[in-house]
Amino acid sequence: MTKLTGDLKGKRVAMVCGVPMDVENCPVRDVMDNIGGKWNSLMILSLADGALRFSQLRRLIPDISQRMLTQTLRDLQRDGYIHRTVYPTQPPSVEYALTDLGRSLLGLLKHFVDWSVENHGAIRSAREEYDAEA
Amino acid sequence: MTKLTGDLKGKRVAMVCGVPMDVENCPVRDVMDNIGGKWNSLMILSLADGALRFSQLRRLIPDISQRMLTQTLRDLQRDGYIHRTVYPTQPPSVEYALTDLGRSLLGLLKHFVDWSVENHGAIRSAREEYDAEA
DNA sequence: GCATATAGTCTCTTTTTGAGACTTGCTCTT
DNA sequence: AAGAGCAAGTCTCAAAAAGAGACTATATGC
Repeated sequence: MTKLTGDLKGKRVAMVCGVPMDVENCPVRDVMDNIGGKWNSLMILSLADGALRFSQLRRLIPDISQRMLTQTLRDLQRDGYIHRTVYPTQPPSVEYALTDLGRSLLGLLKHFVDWSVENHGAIRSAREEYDAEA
Repeated sequence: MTKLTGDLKGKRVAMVCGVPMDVENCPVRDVMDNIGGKWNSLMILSLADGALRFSQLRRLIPDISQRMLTQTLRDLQRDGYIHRTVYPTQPPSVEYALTDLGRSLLGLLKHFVDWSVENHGAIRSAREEYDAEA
């Protein structure tokens, strides 16, 4: 199903599931680097039900620092997963909402959530077993 | 489809897609923390076609440091995604292979790979547009 | 007039990650 | 027989990322 080496721009390069794993030009890595961060996918899941403001997100995810909340939102906005709208109230309020791309990713993430819930037990046992040997 | 607050052990807690987001006891976070790392999912994808040895993995993923390769393999082993077998050759060779749990996760990751390839263009454009405004 | 709220930024400390030298015993080359 | 290379890591030090939390400015409620 997958070959381990392939040819990309004349360079011999590893293939994973049919996709070249070239360090510089790998879509999977490019995407993964941005949604694989500690908070990024959690943020997208948090916006699943509709737009939220900065402070609402902060309350929803109590253990994120303001610094990381800002940065995560910026990153997701840059990659087109969320949209930022400023309302000219006093003080101004800012709303974050998923874009179409973000909702598309959300679909994937939901499968991931289901999988996690289903397999959490197995993972915990594996971990205990491993730790017991040390 | 999802409520934003729920009740878990008497504590009011955020819900995401029907799953409590309680910081201490959240399966999704627990799983995500371990496969969301920089190298973890790449490692599982690399083992998709069969077992590989330490040095083979190092060559397959040229930009991982030995230190992180060791650590990533340990983490994945601890959580039960991969299995480590030592062959008593001289020098001993060590083989890493996916477990059933690992193969199950691989199924999810493949969807992720497909999604990445499909949407990579959109993400790149979003990024360019964002950067142009600065 | 005091506390609270808005959306952040700034600085400082701690944690993670990366680069790469080093280990030990064996085989292959010259 | 000397030197190089490989196996699977560990160890140390430097660089990058993340976390904690003080601080900004304006405005409203009490």
